[in-house]
Amino acid sequence: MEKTAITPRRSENYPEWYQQVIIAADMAENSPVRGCMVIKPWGYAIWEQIQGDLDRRFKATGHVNAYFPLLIPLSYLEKEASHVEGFAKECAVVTHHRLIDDGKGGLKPDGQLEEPLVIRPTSETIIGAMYAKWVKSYRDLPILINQWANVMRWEMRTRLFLRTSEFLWQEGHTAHATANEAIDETLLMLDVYSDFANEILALPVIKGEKPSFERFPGAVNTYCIEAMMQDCKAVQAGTSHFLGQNFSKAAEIQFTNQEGSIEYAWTTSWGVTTRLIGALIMTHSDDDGLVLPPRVAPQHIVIIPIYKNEEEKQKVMDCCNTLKKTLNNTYYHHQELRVQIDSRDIRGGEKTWQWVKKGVPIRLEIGPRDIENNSVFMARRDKSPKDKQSIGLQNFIEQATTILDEIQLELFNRAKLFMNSHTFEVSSLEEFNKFFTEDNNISGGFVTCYAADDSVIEDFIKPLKVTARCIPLEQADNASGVCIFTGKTVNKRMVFAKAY
RNA sequence: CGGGGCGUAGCGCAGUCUGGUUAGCGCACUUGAUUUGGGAUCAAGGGGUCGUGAGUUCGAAUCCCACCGCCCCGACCA
Repeated sequence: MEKTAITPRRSENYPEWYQQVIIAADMAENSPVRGCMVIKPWGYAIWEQIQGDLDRRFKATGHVNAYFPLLIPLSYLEKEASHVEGFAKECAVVTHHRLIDDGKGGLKPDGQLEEPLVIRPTSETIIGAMYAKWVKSYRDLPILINQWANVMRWEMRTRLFLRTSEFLWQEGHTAHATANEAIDETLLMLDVYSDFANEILALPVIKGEKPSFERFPGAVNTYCIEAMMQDCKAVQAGTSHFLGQNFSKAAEIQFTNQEGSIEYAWTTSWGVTTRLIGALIMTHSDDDGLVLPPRVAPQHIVIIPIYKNEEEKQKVMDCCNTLKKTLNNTYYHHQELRVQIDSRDIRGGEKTWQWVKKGVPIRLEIGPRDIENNSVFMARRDKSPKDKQSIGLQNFIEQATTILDEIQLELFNRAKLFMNSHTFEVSSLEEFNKFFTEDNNISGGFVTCYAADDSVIEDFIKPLKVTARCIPLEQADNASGVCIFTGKTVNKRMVFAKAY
C-alpha cells in the first residue's frame, strides 16, 4: 500500500486518525487545562471564515450583534426548572473573588461571594433578564440579537473541536410579539444554518425536529441539522429552538400589546459552535490530512516557489509576487482570492506535504522551467497528491475561481453520495436491532423508520448506543405507518444513528 | 465517583522487576558539507533537578510510604 501522510488511516483507527489530522494540519492542541483546547492560527482562521460568512447571513436577516457577560448569577439559572436540570451537572462555578497567600508558598481563594456565579453554559437566562428590562411595548419587538462568545460545559469526555469544556459559538436570542413570528424565526435560522452548511462547508445535512426527549432544556421545540461523518456516525451541526413563553415567564419578559393588555413575549435561541470544524474535518478529510472546501479555506491557493540559487530565486519570486497580485484582484464569491506564497527556507517536498496536510484547495509550484514555458504546475486537494498538471499561466488565472467552485461542488457531492448510500429505511424492530448490532464496519449509518415521539423508545435504542437524531422536516411521502417500537400509528419517520 | 494504566529532554519511548561509574534511543532543534521539480544524506552539537515530598541504603529513575497530575473504560453531552 502507498504511504499516506496520516497514520493510522481512517480505515484502521478512525478516532485516532481524526486526532492526527488536527495535529498534522496544526489546527489545535490540548491545553494545560483539562478538556480545553488551544485553537492555533490555522484552526482559528477556519473559524474566522465560518464567523464571517454566518455573520453576513445573520445581518442579512435583520439581526445585530451584542455582548452579554460571561458570569451568570446562580439564581438566574434556577428560574427555569427544566433548564436547571439540563445544565446544572455541567456548570463551572465561581465562588471567590480574591487570592491570598496560603502560608505554604502558594495561593488560596479568599473573599467568598455572597451569591456564586456560574460561567455561562448558554445565555438564555441572563439575556432574558436584560430583555425583560428592554421590552415594555409591542413596539419594542422583535428583538433580534446575536452574540459571538465562549461558553463552558464541564464535559466528562472531550475531543478537540467536537466536544471541549470551553467552546466558541454564536448564540442568537430573539423575542417576538406572537408565537407564529417566533416559530417563523426559528425555522428561518434553521434554513440559514442549512444553507451555510451546504454552500460553505460543503456539508449535506438533514433538517429536522428533535423528538421531545432530545429537546433543549426549556424549549418547546428544538430543530437541528444533522450531518454524517465518514465513519457513519451523526453529528448535530446546529440547533434552533422555539422557546415558547417558558423563558419569558421565567425572566418576566412582558409587553403591552396593541389592545392594551399585558402579554409574555415569545422567544427563540439558535447556535452553532466550533464543533462545525470537527464536522468539517470528519466529512472531507482523507488519509493525507485535512481537505478544505475552498469557501472556508484560510488560503485558497498556496504558491511554492522552486529555485536553486539566488539568481533563480529573484526571477521565480518576481513571478510569484506578480501572480499573487493578479489573483488577489480576482473575486471569488465577493471576496478576493486568498493566496499565500510559501517562501520559507525549507525543502520543497516538505513544504508541499505540509500544505497537503493543511488542506489548501490549490497548490501551485513555480520554478524556472514553468517561467520559461509561461505555465504553472497545479495540484488540487480533491485529487491525489501525485496528480499534478502543467497549465498555462493565463489559463490558470482565468480558470482559478472555476476550479475552486469545482472542488467545492465535488466535495459536497462526495459527502452527499456518502450520506445517501449509508441511509437505510427499516420497517421492523428486528431489522433495526440487526442493523445496529451486526458487523460494526457496515452497520454504521442513518436508519429511518416510523417511530413515535415517545421517550419509551429510548429503552430500545440506548442499549444499542443509538440515538434518535431527528424527525426530518422533509418526509419522503405523506404516508403513515406503524411505529416499530410502540406499535402506534404515526405519520412521520424518524432518523436514528450512533452519534458524537 | 467505580475499574485499569502511566508520569524519564519539546514530542514519543527504553531503562525500574534484579539499586552501582558520566541516565540512553528515535523524532524535532542548531551548525557545516553534499544535495534539491514528491516527505534528503552524512557529520558535529545543544537540551534532563527521572511528577512532588518524606524514608530505607555507603549509594535510588530503580525499593517502601504519602501526595499530586494525566490517560483509557463506564454514567452526562453542542
